[in-house]
Amino acid sequence: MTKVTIKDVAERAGVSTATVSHVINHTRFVSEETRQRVLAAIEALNYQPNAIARGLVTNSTQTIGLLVPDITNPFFTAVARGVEDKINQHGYHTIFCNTDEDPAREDEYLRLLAARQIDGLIVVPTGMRSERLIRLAEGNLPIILLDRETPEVAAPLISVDNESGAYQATQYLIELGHQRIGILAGVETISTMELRVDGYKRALKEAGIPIEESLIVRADSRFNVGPLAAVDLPFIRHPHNQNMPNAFQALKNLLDNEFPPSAIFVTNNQMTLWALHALRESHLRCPEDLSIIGFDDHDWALLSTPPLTVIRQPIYQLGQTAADLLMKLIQQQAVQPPSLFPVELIVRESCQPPRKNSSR
Amino acid sequence: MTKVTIKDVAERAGVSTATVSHVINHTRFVSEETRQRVLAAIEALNYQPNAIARGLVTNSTQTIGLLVPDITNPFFTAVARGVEDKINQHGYHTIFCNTDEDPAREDEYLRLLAARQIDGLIVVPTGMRSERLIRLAEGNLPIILLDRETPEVAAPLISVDNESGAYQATQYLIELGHQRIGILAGVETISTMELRVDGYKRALKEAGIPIEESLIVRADSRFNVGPLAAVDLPFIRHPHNQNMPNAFQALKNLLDNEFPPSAIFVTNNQMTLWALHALRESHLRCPEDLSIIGFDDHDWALLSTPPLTVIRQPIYQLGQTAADLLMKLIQQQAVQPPSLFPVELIVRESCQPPRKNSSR
DNA sequence: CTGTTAGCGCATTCAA
DNA sequence: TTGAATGCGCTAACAG
Repeated sequence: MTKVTIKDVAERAGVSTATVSHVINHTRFVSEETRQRVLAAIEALNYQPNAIARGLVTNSTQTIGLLVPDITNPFFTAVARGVEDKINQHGYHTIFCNTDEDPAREDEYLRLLAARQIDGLIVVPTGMRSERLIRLAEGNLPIILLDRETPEVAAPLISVDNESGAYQATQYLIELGHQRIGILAGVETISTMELRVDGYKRALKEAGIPIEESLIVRADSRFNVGPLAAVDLPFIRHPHNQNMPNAFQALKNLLDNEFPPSAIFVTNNQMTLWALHALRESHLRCPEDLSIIGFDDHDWALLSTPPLTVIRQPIYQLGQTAADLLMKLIQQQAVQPPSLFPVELIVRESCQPPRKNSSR
Repeated sequence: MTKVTIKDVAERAGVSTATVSHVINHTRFVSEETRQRVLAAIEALNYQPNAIARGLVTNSTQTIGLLVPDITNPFFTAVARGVEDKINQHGYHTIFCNTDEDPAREDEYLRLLAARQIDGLIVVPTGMRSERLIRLAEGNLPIILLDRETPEVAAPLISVDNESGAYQATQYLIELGHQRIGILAGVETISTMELRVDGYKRALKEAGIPIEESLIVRADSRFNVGPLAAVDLPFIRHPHNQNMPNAFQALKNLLDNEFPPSAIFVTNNQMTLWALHALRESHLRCPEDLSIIGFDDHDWALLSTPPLTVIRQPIYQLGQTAADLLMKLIQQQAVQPPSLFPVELIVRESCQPPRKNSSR
């Protein structure tokens, strides 16, 4: 299959390459007669324009980069699907990259994507200051920050109202009568996680419940941490915090607390999975022994034991909106600074009022 | 940020662009002294080679295409992660596309990817004959078929031993004492699904159990079919079979059978989720009223009610192997025709012997 | 209404 | 040990 070029088409149609280019791109008027000749030649030779060559001259690749921590995490999967669906409607393509929350990987990917002349970038940053990302933004590469912020990068953020979601979750537990409420949080560099801690604290404060540091537990919030049950993904230690426990260990520690909580707010979907495992292994029951409310819903949350009460985020819509906004930036259209998406409390069966004899 | 090119570097270093190119690519000897000058210039100007321009002349883009039905299906997500991890080790990038099992979308993506001069393609085909895919393969584009076959495309297939997996699943149910065993299968154009039906039939035959067509139920096996519980994905009808019921309806129909089965083999993860929902809505219990065995494991399968007995596939490894093989094809290395990966029966709690009074 | 020409940024052949 | 020159396939002035 020897490549057929615009030149071949031009020769066969007896016109110049310029004319062929123009009928393809509808970029100047061509008489109907020659237009048909060109079209016939294209058809006959089965000509496909070379997008790379075009990109070199138009200085655009119709390609965007999508940087996420781990596509395997259902949250980022749905986001990716939203991005791809929307970006595809504009004839663009998406290159996806997994950073595993590793600044070094993030940096390397950014370098490669820039070399590839992507037209835009949607990134869930690791949260560590990235010189390269800052420079890229300053260099006017269209960028959308997704889910999280990152230092010194001036780009629109598409995210959910995390603080409010956490506040709602915590308040719900308080309304049920809980006084000792724990929180399973992620690493401090992830802005989303910090906002969720903030919301948690605000709810407690408003209810006049003292904030107890021993009930605020940190864990590695990533999806592929530790030996999972069902998927043979590789185990990857946290890049900039090797000692960060996974949610399984973290929750076990919390339950070993002298005065363990009667309820816990878990700040992402994967940690919720792990927490449920930890509970089961401790022969404790949910919600009888411990109420659990998770952040981020999941198809299987309805079928787990017990069905999970969660804060649901409009994930797919997040991805679509990010892509929409990015396209506008690319096309140099004016964009409104985006507002935060609302979240929703989905009450199922993993929370109930605390026992009277509170120390189990 | 005005682009700095190889020319700028050459000028600053006082050499020709050829020399700069050669120090970058280590493609001919350059004296240490000038090499250092060039390197210094690159550093000073913060020069990044333009991969598009390079691609135009080397006729390679270091990019592959990945076509899957729906990245949102955890099976394809893990595969995608495997592909990306491996492909990235070779400095390649992955463009991902969702076909939704739609031949038209598949065709359009293939066209665009070809125009983009991808160096290789990993595709989970819809199964409908694709003229374009056939021509691409004939045109010596390196292609790997993933999970499924497709007519007339001569390309290595990376897949699991589906027939054997289905056989094992069915045999397990038979050993438990089941005689009326149903199967929830997908559309007939998907080769994987047909192999699973084959394995199911073989197990029955060997056990001397007659095959009953009314127990073989077809459903739309896709992930984003119908209004899901947790994720706001759009509802998409089956492209070439608008009337195909989803697993929820299909299972309900099966349970309405005059002599319903005492056990059922569900042929993919998403249909298992739906089946569980259908059961719950019918106020039937698993495994007391109906034993269920699923194909493909899932992180949440362990936590569902009941914990699911499944056939587990090495998904991540599938993706990695496909990428490995594709790289070899791209590099024109010799490749062995791949063999099928074995699957594994994971016994949990969703199956038990049938009741004595078999008609509930 | 259409053709000629000059690059886009780079790798590479041929000379030196 | 290095440069000059050519062209990858295409678009976009500029001419006519």
